[in-house]
Amino acid sequence: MNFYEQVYAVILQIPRGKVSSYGRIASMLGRPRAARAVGFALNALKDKQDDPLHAKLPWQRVVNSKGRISIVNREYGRNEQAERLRAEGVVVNNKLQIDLDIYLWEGLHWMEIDDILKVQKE
DNA sequence: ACAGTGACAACAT
DNA sequence: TATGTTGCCACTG
Repeated sequence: MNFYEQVYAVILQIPRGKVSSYGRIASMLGRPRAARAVGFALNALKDKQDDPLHAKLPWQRVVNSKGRISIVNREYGRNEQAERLRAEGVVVNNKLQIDLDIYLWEGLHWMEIDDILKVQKE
């Protein structure tokens, strides 16, 4: 199981209506400085439109450390991410910013991470 | 083996 | 606020 798959496994745990950040996800996986790699993992996903994971993964729930949408316009853009979030009740203001005091997901502890990665392995 | 590439983050202007 | 700089790191060819 490579790092990307671990990233996807964590993102699948983010509850509807909550968000997390690239850096926090990296930290959960024991790599507090691998934020860029997390972004890269999501970027790689856009090349796999056919992969069922692409449809299943709530990629819209990952924003930057300031609570702002980082994605630039590509296949889908900032607006699509904002719309997807609003559709699940997250307030995104006109600056594409989200109030982390309200919507930030607490995340998982290392023991829970351990379980998730174990399940994925099977 | 190695250099290039980002949907980052923290800090300095 | 808004840019710019620097450090980062997994993956790729």
